[in-house]
Amino acid sequence: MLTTLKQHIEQLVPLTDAEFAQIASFFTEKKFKKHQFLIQEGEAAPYEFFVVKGLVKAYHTDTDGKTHILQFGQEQWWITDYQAFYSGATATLAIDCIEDTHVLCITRANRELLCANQRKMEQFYLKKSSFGYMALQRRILSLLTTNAKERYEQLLLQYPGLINRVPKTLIAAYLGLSRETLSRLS
Amino acid sequence: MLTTLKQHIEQLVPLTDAEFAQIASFFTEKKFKKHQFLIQEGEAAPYEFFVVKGLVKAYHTDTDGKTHILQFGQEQWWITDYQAFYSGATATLAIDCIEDTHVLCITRANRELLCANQRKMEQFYLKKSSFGYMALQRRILSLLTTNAKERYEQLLLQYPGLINRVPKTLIAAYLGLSRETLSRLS
DNA sequence: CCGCAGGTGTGATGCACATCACAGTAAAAT
DNA sequence: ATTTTACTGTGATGTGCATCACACCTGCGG
Repeated sequence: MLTTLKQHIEQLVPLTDAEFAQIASFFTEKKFKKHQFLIQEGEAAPYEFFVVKGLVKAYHTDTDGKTHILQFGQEQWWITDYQAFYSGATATLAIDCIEDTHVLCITRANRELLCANQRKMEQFYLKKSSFGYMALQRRILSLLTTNAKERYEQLLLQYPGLINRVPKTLIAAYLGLSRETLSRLS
Repeated sequence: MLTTLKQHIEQLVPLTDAEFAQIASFFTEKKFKKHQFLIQEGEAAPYEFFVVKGLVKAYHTDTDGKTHILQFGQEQWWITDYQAFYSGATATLAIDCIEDTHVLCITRANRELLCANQRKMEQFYLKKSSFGYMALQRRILSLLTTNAKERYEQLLLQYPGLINRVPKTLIAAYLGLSRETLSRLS
């Protein structure tokens, strides 16, 4: 399902078929079942993943054993433990599948080669990264300024599809609430 | 003080003097006094700023009039309302000076020209943006997982210099606490 | 020299949300 | 079909932090 990737990239930079064929050659496909890990805490994170189909979560488990979700990854999202991916260190995040998931994978070395060979991809990654940065800024402001109910409502507006795909427990872990509090909101 | 910028860029990509001279030509210098605004909420944000000397804060004021600090900008930090800068929309963040501040400014059009002319700068911005993304992820995790005291201690470790330069009230606004709570921590 | 504003500490009180505990329903596993 | 495991709701209680109120101190301008 490389066409998904092509369409995704072309939202930001136009590509010829030849260019895309070259780009595609840097990726490998993998499929994971629900509950399987893409990345485990304490292990290496050699790949950045592009989610073609399915749904994953990236999370950290704190010293009390509570999990805090940093990011969901649904169709057309990029996800990995970037800290570990870029530095080569072991992961502090875990990423596992909420649904059966189909991803495209690229290693760091291949990503660098790809950017060197295809300037358009470097431009693409810069734009993606900038948008991602702004999205995280919005989330930080949301955490700083709003209470439980408002945060939940913002999430409903921003990702209306998510709520039907992920259990409320996980929504709570993303919003920084207990599941009981979330349950009492609506 | 363009040498500061050169050194800063060279931490990520090496530059010849000629290359840097070209890069420098895209920036203009400005100086601001304490309490002056680099960007005001509701106005345009035509520049990205590189702080050569001084200290600023980027913040949002909520409906109750409380301010929430998204970012401090001290020496060698880049800062603007990126949302407004990239989109051309009016700013939802304000940025003003905590100290007299000396910045280098680049417009969006110039930044794009610069990246087009100097591939190294595109690479530089991609790296910067990636690092920034990871830093924001860490801050989100910190907001999700830690209480007031731990967040404050993390801040002390991460930016030991800040505490001597900015009033505690502002530290509290950055950490998402009331000033009274922060005052009771140590 | 005095008045005033900005920054800080500290008590009293209140509230949003966490935690603990239990129950019920749905879905998956055997 | 039966057990087990997720997921969700809801009461009772606890607590971290906000809010309100006030006092003190320091630096600055008139």
